[in-house]
Amino acid sequence: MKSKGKALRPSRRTWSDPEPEPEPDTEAEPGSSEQEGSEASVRIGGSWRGSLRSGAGKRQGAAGGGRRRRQHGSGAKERSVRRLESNERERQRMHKLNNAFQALREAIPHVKTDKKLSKIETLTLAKNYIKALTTIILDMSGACLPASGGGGGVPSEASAAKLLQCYQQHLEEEGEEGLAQYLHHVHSFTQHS
DNA sequence: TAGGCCATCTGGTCCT
DNA sequence: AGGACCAGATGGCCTA
Repeated sequence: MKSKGKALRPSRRTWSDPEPEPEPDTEAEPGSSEQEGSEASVRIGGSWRGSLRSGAGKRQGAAGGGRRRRQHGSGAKERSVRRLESNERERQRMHKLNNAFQALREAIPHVKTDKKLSKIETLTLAKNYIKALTTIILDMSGACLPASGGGGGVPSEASAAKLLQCYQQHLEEEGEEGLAQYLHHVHSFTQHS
C-alpha cells in the first residue's frame, strides 16, 4: 500500500501501479498487518480511535456505543485475511469512483490547463455545465415549443423528448452558439470562484 | 513550510 | 452473512 508506511513509498502509487498484497499470513491484528508498524498503526490499533469515533456521534445504530465490533467468530489470522480482502474491495471501489471522475472531466468542456481538474472542481464545473445546458434548452423551448398548459416554468416530462429534438436541431442550425454560451457561463463561474 | 489534494486503511452501518 | 457504502484518520506529494 502506498499509504501509511513511512518513506516506504518514495513516489505516489497509482491505479496502474499495483502493489502485491503483503502476506496475510501474520498473527498481527487488523490495522497493523498493513501498516508496517507505523505510528498510525499503533494508534489505530489502540483505543483512542474507537472512543473518538463514538464521541463524534457518527452513525450509531444497533452497534450501540460504537466500540462493539462485529464478531466473525474467527481468529486473528482470519480477521486479517478478511481485512485485506476488504481493503482490496475498497481500493477497487475507489478506483471505479476515480474512473467515473475522469470520465466526467472529459465530458465537461473546460479551459485547458496543464493541471487536471480536482474532484471538487470537476463536480462544480459539471453542475454549472448542466445548469448552462438547461438554460439553453429552456431558452430554445420558447421558440420551438407551443406554450404548455402549466404557464411557463419547468417543461413537463412529456415535452422532454421534443426539447431534446429541438435542441439537436438548434445545434445543427446554429453550430457553436450553444458552446459559446456555455463558455460564457464557465467564464463567469471562474470569475466568481 | 503551510495548505490543498489525494490514496489508502479502517471500522461502523446499511443493504441484499 | 458478506459486500457496499461511508466518513474519519493518516501520510505522501506538490505548489505557492
